[in-house]
Amino acid sequence: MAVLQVALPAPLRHYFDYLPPPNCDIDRLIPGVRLRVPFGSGHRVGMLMSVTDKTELAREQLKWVSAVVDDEPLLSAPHLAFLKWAGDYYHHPIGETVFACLPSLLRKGRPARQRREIRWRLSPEGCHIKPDSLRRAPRQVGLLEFLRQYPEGVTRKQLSELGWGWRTAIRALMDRGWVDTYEYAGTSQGGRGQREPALALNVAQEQAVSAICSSLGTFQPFLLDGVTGSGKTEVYLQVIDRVIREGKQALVLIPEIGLTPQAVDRFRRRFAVPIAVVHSALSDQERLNAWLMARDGSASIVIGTRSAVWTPLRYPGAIIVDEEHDLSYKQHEGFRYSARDLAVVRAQRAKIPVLLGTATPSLESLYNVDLGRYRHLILPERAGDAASPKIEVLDMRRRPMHAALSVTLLEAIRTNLNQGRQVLLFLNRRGFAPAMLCHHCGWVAGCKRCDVHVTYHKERDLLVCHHCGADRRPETSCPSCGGCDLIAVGHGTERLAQLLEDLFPQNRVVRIDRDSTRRKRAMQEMLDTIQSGSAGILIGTQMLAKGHHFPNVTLVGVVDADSGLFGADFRSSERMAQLVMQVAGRAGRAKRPGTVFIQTHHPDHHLLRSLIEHGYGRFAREALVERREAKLPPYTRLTLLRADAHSQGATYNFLSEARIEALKLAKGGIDVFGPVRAPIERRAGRYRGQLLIQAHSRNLLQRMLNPWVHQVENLKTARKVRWSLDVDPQEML
DNA sequence: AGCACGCCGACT
DNA sequence: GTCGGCGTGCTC
Repeated sequence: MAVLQVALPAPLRHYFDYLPPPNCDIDRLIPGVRLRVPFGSGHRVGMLMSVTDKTELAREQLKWVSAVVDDEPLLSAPHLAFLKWAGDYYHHPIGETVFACLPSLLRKGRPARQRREIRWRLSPEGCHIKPDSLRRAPRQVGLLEFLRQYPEGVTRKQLSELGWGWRTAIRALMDRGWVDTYEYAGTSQGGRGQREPALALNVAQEQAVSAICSSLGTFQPFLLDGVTGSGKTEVYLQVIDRVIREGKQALVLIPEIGLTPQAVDRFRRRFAVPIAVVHSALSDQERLNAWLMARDGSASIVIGTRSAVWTPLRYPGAIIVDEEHDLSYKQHEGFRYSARDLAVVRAQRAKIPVLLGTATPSLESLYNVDLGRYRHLILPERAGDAASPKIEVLDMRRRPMHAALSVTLLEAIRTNLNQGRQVLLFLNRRGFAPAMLCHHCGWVAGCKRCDVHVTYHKERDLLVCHHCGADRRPETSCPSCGGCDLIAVGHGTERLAQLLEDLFPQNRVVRIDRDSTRRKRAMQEMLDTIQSGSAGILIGTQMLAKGHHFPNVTLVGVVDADSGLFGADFRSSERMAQLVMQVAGRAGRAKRPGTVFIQTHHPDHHLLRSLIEHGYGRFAREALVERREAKLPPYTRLTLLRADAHSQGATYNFLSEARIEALKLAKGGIDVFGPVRAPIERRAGRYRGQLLIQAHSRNLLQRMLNPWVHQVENLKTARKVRWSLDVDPQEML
């Protein structure tokens, strides 16, 4: 008698057993087919994981499967095994793990078939219509403007997101012949047009490409270590070229902000093969189409962000992870997986090479090089290309300051502007001022639901909490003493922009942060403004540090490096170093190497010194020594049990009980720390705390976590909190 | 996660 | 007298 073990989309860490439907051909019940099953009071779509003949339950407790959804397995046995491995490693419920891999249409039980979608686009005549000829039909004008932004057309979903009655307007435009519909061919954009040729490689690139290509067909991770401009992308492209020629597929992962159309265009211009691009703007059907093209092997290249690591591949050939150090590869809520780490595991299981590229390797990856697990491929900067910028530390102690800027930096800005060059200032703090306080009694405006100060945003005249998003009009008088002298303290990007506009009124200032780029095309417009040279000063947060290159920038200022040196997280110095190198990489070109000024109150900090005097490699070596002495990753493995609840007591009780269970299981080589309050204890009205498990080895940790998670989920106190396990946490906050 | 069942406040 | 608040418990 067959028992079917089914993974269901629920936060439950086990399979559910079902009986095959009556009169069912047992040969169809292959793991990887979806099943519709009765569950609780309703029905759900689940994934058949395995077929056995025993169950822990009494036979009469089992229900019958209502329907077998797929004729053929949706997922191959190796891919199912990979998902199972990932669920076990991250201790995430198996059903949610399996369903994380499926596009939403498949999760709902829809057939695994490609469908071409109808799209609306401007007809050739429509492209030349002047909006003023339609003055009496504002909606039609709006639609024309909207469609003009999307040469590949827009979907029904995009139109309905406009939020107004688009049907009438589009019908009118179609009647005039300015808009037509067509069947969008999915994400496949291969085939036509002139292809760009491969570039000539220098010696280091040549060696890298041949090392990687000679390991095709075997598992081998490579750390491709090269600064911006050293030609990493060309190495990727030539490896991919080889993979495609062998009839295999390449999976390319890029960080969240790196997935710009420009980045993908480079692939499209180079290869006449179908490319599946997985990004957040896809419609459900497009996402399914891309997924199927990858699974069936008809897409030779699959490009996407973090979640693309789950895409099934019929003919896996190589995996590339660009900017492997980037934090966006780790999911920070729910299923907390690391796409970079999973890419390595996938490559190992598929026996293919995996290429981790970066100018600033994570300490984890460098450690793996030391252990001999990864091969280190170094691309030196090319002779004759951009000389590396000069980095200088500006000691802010006892120096004359003008607001957030030292006079030295201000003078450098003035000089550069006078020479017609651009200046980039980096400040990782948006808003006008990070605090609003009472000059009379010292009261500080805080968030009502979080333990943090709120940030003053002058443009919107709002106090905004950057942790929960709550905002409110600023108080007009002090709620504590009634005084009327409330002052904005400190500097955010908004204030810095205003300051520089006042100091250099003849120069245009462009500010790029989450607030100024909220509007859909704002980011691109601002980047265009910068490239055109009409703005002299660029101010930005993290957003500006990645992906873009500004050849006319000859001066970069890191306004405040101290938060990176003394952050609450043990990784903050690593992040600071990566960021400094990234911002430095934004500037200069051949004849005009840039200068980078780093403002700090701790110019003698040894990690900062080694970074500036000897470069990232030396910094990383010293940081690794510190990690080893402090018994921190990568020398040990961490897992964080996070919990939050409406009351502090509930959080603490749960974590304390979890600690007792952990101590019962913790043998030598495992330490349990906590419970401790999260650095920002109250967030969005919930009290957060955590328990840290530190282990000398992954095997030790894994053996302890399995029974522990089981104990933890059965604690009565667990029902009063929201909890999650973070295996290999990247941020401790 | 959903979704039921289960006991206590403001309304047709 | 009911509708409904979300606390507790279960789903093969």
